[in-house]
Amino acid sequence: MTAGATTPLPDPEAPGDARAAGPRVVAVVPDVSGLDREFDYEVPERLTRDVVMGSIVRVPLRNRRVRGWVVGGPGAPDDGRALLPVAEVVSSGPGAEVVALARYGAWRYAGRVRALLAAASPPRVVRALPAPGRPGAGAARPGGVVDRVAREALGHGRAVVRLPPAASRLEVVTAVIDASAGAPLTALAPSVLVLVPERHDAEVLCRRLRRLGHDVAAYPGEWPEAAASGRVVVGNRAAALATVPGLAAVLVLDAHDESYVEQRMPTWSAWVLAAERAARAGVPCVLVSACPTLEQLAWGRLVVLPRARERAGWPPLEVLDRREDDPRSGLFSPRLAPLVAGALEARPDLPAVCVLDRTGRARLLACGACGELARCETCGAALVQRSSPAPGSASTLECPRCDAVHPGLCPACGSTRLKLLRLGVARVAEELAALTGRAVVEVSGRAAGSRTEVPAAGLVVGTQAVLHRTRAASVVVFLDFDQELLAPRYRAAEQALALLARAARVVGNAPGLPGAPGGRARVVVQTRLPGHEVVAAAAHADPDLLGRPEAARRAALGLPPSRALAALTGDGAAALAAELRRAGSGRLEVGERGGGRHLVRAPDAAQLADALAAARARGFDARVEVDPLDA
DNA sequence: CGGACAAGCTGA
DNA sequence: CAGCTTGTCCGG
Repeated sequence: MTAGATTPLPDPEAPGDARAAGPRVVAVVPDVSGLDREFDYEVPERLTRDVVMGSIVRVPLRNRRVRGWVVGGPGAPDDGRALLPVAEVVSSGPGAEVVALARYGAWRYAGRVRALLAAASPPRVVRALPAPGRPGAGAARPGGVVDRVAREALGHGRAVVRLPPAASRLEVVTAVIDASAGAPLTALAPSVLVLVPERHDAEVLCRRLRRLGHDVAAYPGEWPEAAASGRVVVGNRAAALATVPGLAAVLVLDAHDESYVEQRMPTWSAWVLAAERAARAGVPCVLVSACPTLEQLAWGRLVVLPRARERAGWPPLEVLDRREDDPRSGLFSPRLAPLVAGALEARPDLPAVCVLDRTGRARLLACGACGELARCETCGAALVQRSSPAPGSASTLECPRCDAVHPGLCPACGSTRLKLLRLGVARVAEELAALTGRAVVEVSGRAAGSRTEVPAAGLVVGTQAVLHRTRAASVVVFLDFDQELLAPRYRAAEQALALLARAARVVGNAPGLPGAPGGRARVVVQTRLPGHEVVAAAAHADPDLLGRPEAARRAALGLPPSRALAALTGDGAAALAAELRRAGSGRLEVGERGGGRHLVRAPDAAQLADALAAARARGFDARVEVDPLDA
């Protein structure tokens, strides 16, 4: 096997090592969930050439053979016990830099290395690597203002380029590739790592870069090509852990996107790891986002486009102020129906999209006869109605907490007359159809396997998932934007602005000029908070209008980025919280939230990670979510 | 995680 | 006490 990353392991015979010359010993992390340890193995003579840092090997462990990763030289000093031999080298694995990065990630996010090593490993067995490529073999660059800004960002080393939704991200990518191509950092052909949030983004970017003549490796599918160096490596979250020798620059597009955060444990963030690896490699890391998070602004130098360019990159935002509306007008302002009808008429070739982040038909129901709320008889939670009853059949209510199914009757008096108090997308689709006299297609996140296709035209209603499945639209309407603005999460405002940026991208993709008669693509919000900073930021195309006051608030409340946060859940949460309170000696603040959830605050990420590592070493075990998105 | 082994329960 | 379940421990 000829692996690209042939970093030698620590030599047991090197001077300074007391161990006598003998068979080589390596530490292996077995690919066994629930087991977070390293074990030493002897390397048989026939494998010495192939066993390198990160190699995926097969080793004996308790009467079985398991896969594992070589993560270094011997761990504990030899206690005289005979070591078992490595049985086989299965595949090339993450290079030494990535093994180190995985270790950092496990520490930073208080999790197991195994999870990160697994994310860094090739999807299929890799026995040999292809020849290096030439990433800079591109076409002439445009040399516009975006290009200039990207180069300025590269010069800062760690920078955040604030690029409005409609601006060309491709231009940033080519500028970075171009600037990195000549950088003679190593003997290896230089590589550029580009992260994008979604699978589809990666496919599109790969295609465009290939058309421009670049050598591209689509990660993780083309893991061997990425590991061969000299390519533009394009991938999603896991690409932060791509084995990329000769790394010359790292670029993270739409860096605010939450799909960069792993939802399973450990909850590592791809931009954080990407930034860390760039720093370790001594190469620049550039984040690109229409609405960078405060953590990102605290991390790197902000680079912005000239005001007029940023202004032009956000579509018009129309605010439907609902403060004066009759509360009984429900979810639809009187101005909404004509607005949607107008958009559909002006652009019959495009969908008009309405967003409401409540699944099902109704999230809260009350009895029309006795007025009681419909609650679960078992657990007391509010019952929800998932879908409309089929004609002629009775509806059912479901308990979202205990999954019990109830008949569609008032649990208190048995009446069948139920009023829908908090509507979900299913009911809104029905009402919009009645209101506009048009067919309405409902799109929601995971409608039990059946993935509804978003139609290319017509009226569409969905949860925010619809924004990820629609390429272009004449208009995007947020029916209840206050729900986003007032969500009980400390990041709610940032998340709401990110939604507007997402919507802006969708309407910005509408073919034809935004100024076309009557068909001006735009984003619409219905709100009782028309003066909210998020609304102002999007309306004026100036994320600072949110960022400045939000940063001050976070600092005052001791929330990220001014402090580091972790959420503890699960069986051992209370015990771990108590231990942290005891060991924290004033530096840690531990509080309890509802539902057995504990929050830990530390002055910074490193102190948080150290405290969690110390507690974990003493045997405390709980689900630990570092940098939680929903706290 | 998953196998090994021990302790605990049951029925004849 | 065989035969089974349940729980705890440990892996080089």
